[in-house]
Amino acid sequence: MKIDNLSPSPPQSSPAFIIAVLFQTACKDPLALDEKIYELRRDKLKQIEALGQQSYPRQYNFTHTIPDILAAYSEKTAEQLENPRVNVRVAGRIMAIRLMGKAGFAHLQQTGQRLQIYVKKDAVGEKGFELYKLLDLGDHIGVSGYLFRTRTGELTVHVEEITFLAKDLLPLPEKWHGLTDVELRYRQRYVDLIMNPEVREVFLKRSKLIQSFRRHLDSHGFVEVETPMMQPIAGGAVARPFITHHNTLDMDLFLRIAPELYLKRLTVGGLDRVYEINRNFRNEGLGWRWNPEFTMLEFYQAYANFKDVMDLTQSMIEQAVKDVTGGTKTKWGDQEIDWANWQRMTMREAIIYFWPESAGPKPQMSDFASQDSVKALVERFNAVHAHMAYDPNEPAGKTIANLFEAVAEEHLLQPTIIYEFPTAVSPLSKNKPDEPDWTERWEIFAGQMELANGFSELNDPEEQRRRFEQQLKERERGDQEAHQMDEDYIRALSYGMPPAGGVGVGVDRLAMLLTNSRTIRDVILFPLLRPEKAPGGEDSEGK
RNA sequence: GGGCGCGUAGCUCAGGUGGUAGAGCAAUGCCCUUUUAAGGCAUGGGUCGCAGGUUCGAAUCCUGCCGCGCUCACCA
Repeated sequence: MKIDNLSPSPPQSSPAFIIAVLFQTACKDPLALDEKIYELRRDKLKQIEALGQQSYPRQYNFTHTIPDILAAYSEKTAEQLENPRVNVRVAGRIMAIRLMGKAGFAHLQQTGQRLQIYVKKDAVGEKGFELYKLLDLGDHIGVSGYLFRTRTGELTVHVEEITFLAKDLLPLPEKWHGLTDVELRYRQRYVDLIMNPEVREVFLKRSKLIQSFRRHLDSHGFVEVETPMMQPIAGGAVARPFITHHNTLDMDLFLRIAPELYLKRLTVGGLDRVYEINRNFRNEGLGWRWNPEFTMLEFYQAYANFKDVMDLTQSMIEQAVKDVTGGTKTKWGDQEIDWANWQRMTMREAIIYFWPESAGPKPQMSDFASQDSVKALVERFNAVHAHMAYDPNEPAGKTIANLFEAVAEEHLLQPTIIYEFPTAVSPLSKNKPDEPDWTERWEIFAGQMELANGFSELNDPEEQRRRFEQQLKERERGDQEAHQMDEDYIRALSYGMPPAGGVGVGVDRLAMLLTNSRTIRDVILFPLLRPEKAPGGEDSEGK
């Protein structure tokens, strides 16, 4: 950092200045934080150095992790631990500490697990015990010693040497209630992870889920790729994009709303089986199922149709549920989802099946055929139900898709594949040979959420151009989410794309279902929040 | 964006129909060599989210703003 050396050098190295700067970044309200704790702990750090310890050492050679020790010795009796003695060197963060005169206990936490240590002055010596007394909750230490069982039977390290590893200068949340403030948990996820072991579990499961997907696709001959996150045209989905700007090229770019069109360009290029697991960005509302950036798995398989990739996706999810949870059933609030029991029905069948009795006789297949009969269905439904948005100028297919969401989505708790979507809402899907208004497209629903979306990929460049032109008309009609024209994509298709099935899977939403998380923010480490208020006023610098 | 709710010590929370704040944990000092939400004694810590207003007096009542949560609308 360059500072203006003409001005009288401000006391930038003074403790007060450093504290003020640190607090600005670390705390919700810098002025309210107990500065004394911070300063006291800095003093303790100096005293620790004076004892001959490094304040921020570079490594610690351990013989065991805490999980290692718990796994290997939890079942051993006191006698077994004494003969022969088990020597260990182990590191962790202090999560509880109890001093009793000339001896004391502490609990070290590592990898989400805890192990007790016993520090006796006779065993660690004068200096070692001085160090113990200078330790605070949250500090990192390493200890060497041997395992034993206390009077109450707890597996414990009898410490012979303590090595200081790093200081926690800010106080951890209360040990009993932990950190519960939702905002703080998201903003300071690092503290959340220290304090709440179940949070750690959620993200470990999320990681297993993605591993399982990768393993499944890799074993089926798929190649993982990365395609642009910044795109000149935001295509491949129906959504509003974020805009950003490249300075040197002086051009606006969109953060991608989907990787779809790039992945399909790759199938043109001969990557017959490709997938990507990465973020998409959609500039839309937030809610329990929506975060502006979310993680999507997309894959494409040449020579396969929508049915083939439907089967592959179902088996991939079934396998993932087993890999993540060890079983086939997961809790969803007070309900249970059975991942071994899937239903399949067409969108039209679903509307008929879930049609509310109060809305009169169930629709007939013929009711979906014309704009007028669809309109009549909407009117019957809206007469008895929460009002469903309806624009008489929109294509009938779009109305039917909306009607499906209004009628059926809330009933789709168990894994269900809905197939045959209207062409009007599926600009990238092949249509049914016998019913051009309908496409070979499906979506998977579970827990009242859309989880995945797949179809037979439209690979006829001229038909694709007509679909884009249709979308442009929707755009002119005021639909800001309608797809844009993408000439290069059409050019790619003009070189010949093999027939292919493609799929997108919402990773966050599946992670929600597998961890019983009722909001998407609980499966995203750092969900989007408004920025913290700029701390303090002019006098927030050292005073 | 609309509706509802919340914001008090580092953390978890009381209090409140107006008289300028409490507990537990955490912190500091002392005692305690097998404790475990260790214990005992003592101590420090807060512009009660921010800004206005009403009032002799506001953490409390009113208005606006900020942040968060739930919910509805739009969206995966």
